[in-house]
Formats: sequence, structure tokens, C-alpha cells
Amino acid sequence: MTQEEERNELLQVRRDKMDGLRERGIDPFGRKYERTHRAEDILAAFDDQSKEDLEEENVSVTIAGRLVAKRKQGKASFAHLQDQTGRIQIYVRKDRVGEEQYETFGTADLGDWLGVSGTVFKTNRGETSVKADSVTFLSKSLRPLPEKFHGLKDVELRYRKRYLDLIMNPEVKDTFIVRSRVISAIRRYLDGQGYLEVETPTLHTIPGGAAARPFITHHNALDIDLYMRIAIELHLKRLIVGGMEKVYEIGRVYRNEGVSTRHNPEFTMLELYEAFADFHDIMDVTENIINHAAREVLGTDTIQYAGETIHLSKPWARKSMVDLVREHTGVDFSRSMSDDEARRLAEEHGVQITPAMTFGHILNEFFEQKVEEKLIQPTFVYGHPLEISPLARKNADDPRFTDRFELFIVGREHANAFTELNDPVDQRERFEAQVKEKAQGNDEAHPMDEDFLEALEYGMPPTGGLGIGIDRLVMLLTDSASIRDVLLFPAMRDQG
RNA sequence: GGGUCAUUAGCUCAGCUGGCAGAGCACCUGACUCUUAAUCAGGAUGUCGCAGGUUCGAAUCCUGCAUGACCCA
Repeated sequence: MTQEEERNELLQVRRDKMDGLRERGIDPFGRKYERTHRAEDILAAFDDQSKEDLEEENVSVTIAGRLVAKRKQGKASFAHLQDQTGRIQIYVRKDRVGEEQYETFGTADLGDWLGVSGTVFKTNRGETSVKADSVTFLSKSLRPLPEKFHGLKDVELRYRKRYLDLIMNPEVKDTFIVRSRVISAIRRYLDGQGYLEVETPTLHTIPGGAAARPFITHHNALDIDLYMRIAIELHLKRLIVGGMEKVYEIGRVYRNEGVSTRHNPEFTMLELYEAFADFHDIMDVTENIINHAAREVLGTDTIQYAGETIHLSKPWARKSMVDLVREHTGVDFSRSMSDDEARRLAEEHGVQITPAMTFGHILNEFFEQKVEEKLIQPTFVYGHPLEISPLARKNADDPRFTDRFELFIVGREHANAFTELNDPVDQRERFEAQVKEKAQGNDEAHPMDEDFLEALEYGMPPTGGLGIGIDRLVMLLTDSASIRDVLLFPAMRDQG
């Protein structure tokens, strides 16, 4: 069976109309068109003018957009054109545009792109509209759009065919405009604070800087396996060694794990490193970045998320992990405790652990299982156990812990930061402990990285570092329930 | 990885205890020069996700698979 025969009636009708345009000398996929206004420009400029005043002014405009509604009534028609800024009504009369153009407009389908020149006027109902003097056919749509009233609801279709989602559901575009503005607001803020934006490799020979499984790829000419980066960290610290004192990168990282409402295999991280700073300074930096982004993009630092009011006004709560666990479970991990005792406490409190876990892992499990989800308002949680923090500096008073914090908002991690470990001897021991964990079956444990250790051996100044998940931040600022709602093209299986 | 639910026309959805596959929008034909989910008259539209099974008969019941959503790990 040929494709021609398989095509259903709806598709065939549009192909026939395309052929009809060509027969009448009109290119169905036209050319450059110079417009003077966007829909929003016209609505904003003339909305508060009276019908009579507008008539007197006789304002000429040229607009272009996708035909999204059409109401034909004989020798005159109303329709709506949609451009990036919104929809505007056009009024096309046969006695004004002429027989030929009215015919062209008459055969136009919903979805086609049209250009219209005319004058701005108000209808009897008060809608600011454009009365066409001429209609130019710009581009044919060979497929029907989703239903005009209900739009596109099927979430699978919305993600797979995001262009349809963007056409039919205007709030989707708003989300991605916020995303774009959040990222540029962060850039502007950091640039203004003297941080230097850099770019480092996304193809790594050793996948480090985080606890995650990497994607593996292959370089043919060099005949070596490479890993898609799981973090930016280790390269940025090499730059600190090199004397670039305040650097940041906003970029994609890749983690080979499941997809969920909070996880996509590729996502966007901000990482920032500042020489001579510690994790307390980085808490201030984190507050400032997020607070600034909210106020600049949304105009407020009080936001709504999933029905909760979240206060992003500074300062945010700063609590130690040990204190929070004590607060929520009564268990005091600050006193000295054997691994066996920690395991016994986990069992008593219904905290699930694996046999290989030691004191620090178990404290972390207490936190994740009993506390994390309760931290709705912004809270810096600091003092993470050594075992789960192989790149963070040890706490000076209690070496079981590190000078590290994570930021929690609406029960989710939004940032991870520490006073960086700059002692190459200690760093080597941490890597060795991680390699041991890997041998015991933790496939997210950090690999040995001799090249990074060598860099540290040249001397890294005391440094504070930060990672912020941009996607989760955008979710927070747009009240989005799923990471897929803030990714234009979320990862999907190749089907359909 | 486990559980629950979903998959029917281009889109949004009905379809009960198994008995001729439906509606609205969109589409086609006609009428209509201030409509706006335009209206009126008429018409056409299907791999019921895929593959098996039960049955005289399956969109409907059973099994497996695929894709997706949500919850859990």
C-alpha cells in the first residue's frame, strides 16, 4: 500500500488544498514577511481606546500568526491568529480584500500561518481586532491541530510532541519563559558579583564529583571509553588550583538512573566555586542567588508551591543534620556510637538500612527517611557524615562529620555545598574508602582520580563550592509537580 | 525493580452485567457581511495499543507484551 492510499481523509484534504494553492500561483510554504506588530503589542497599545477613537486614528498594522480559530459567515469572516505573544482577532471581508484573497483565506485551515495587513478596530463586543486590507498565505499546515476547546490533554503526547503542547496550552510557554529568565537572572547576578562563567568538558575519562552511575560512550579515534559527566565539580576545582578564584558553570549533567517526577537522565546544574570561602559563606551565596532569581523573575520572594506558601525571604533556617534527627526521632547521633549500636537504633525506629552501612550512612538514612520530607520552608541542613561526603572537608571539632550543607525546600534537595576538601592526603584516603565501598557493591561510590589528586597536590586554596539543580529550582518557581513540566523535551522511550 | 490506573475517530471523551462502535470539536457540502466554544441544514470519519486465550459471539472477560501516568523502593 502506498503512503498516498494510507493517508486518511483529513490529511488528504489538506494536501489537496496545498495543491490548490500552487495551482493559483501561491507558494504554500512562503517567504519572509515583515510584520510591524505582535498580537500583544496591539492589544497593549489600543485596548483602552474607544471604538470611535480607534476609527479616527486609522492605525495600520501588519501581523503574522497561526490560524487557531475561524468563524466564517458568508462574505465576511472572523478568525484568530496566534503568535508568540498571544492571540488577536482578525476580520476579513470579501469587499475589502478582494475575491482572490478571500478565496485563499476561505480555504485556509486551522494551523496554517497567515500574514495580515489592515487597520486596528474594535468590534461591537469591544474586542480589539485587525480589519484586513490584505491576507498573505505564509505556510500550510498538513495536519489537523488538537481540539480547540479542550486542547491537548494527553500527557504522553504533550511531552513527545511538545510543539503541539506549546501551540495549544499557553501556560506551558509561560513556564519555559520563566525557566529562561531564571537562568539569565542567575547569570547576571553571578557576573555582577565577579564570578567568571567557564565551560569544562562534558566527556570525562573518570566519572567523578558525585555519587551516580554514568552513561558510557566511546571515542573512536582515541579508542577509549568516555563517560558523560555526572557533575562539574572536579574540573572547576582544578580551575581554583589554577588561580581562577570565583568560577561557575551552568550546564547539563547526565546520570544513568531511573526517571521519575524529580529525575531526568540529563538535567541542568549550576556549580560555583569561590576561593578563600567556606560553607557558611556559600549559604549566603545560595540564599542570594535563589532569592534574587525569585524577585527578579516573579517580582516576589513569597511563592506558592503545591498549595503551600513558601517564604524565600532571607535569612533561611540553618540546622545541623544531627539536631534535626534528634528533633524528629529523639535519637542523638552527636554522642560517640558504634556501628552496631547505630544499626540497632535503625531497627528500633523502622529505618531501613543495608548490612554494609556504617554510622554515617545510618545517620543519613535517619535524615532521609524521617526528616527530609518535613522541611517545607527553606532550610540549610549542615554537618553531613564523612562516609557520604568524600569531597568535603572534615569538621574541625568532630571528624565524623564534614563542613557540608544541603538546602531543602518543599521536602526536596535544592542545593548541595561544602567547604571543599583541599588536603590531597585526606582526599586520597577518602577515594580509597570509596573504592572499598564500590568493591562491596555500592556502584555509586566515587572512583579513584589520580589526575585530580595531582592537581590538589599543587595546592588548592581553602574553597567553598556549591551545586544547585536548576530544574528543581524552576519547578519550585513555576509550581510544577514534575521535572518533565520544566524540560522542553523530557526523556521518553522511543515509541509512538 | 514493585503496586495501582490508563490506552476507543486528528483531538477531548462515553460505551453498564459480553450481543450492529458512539458524541462533541475538527473535517466535507450548502446558507449566512460584528462573530468569538459563531449559528443553521446535510454528510463522511475506526488496526477499540499489540499478541494470544475463553465464548455461538469480545472494545467489554482472562494471560502476556508495549507505552504512559501516579505511588512505593
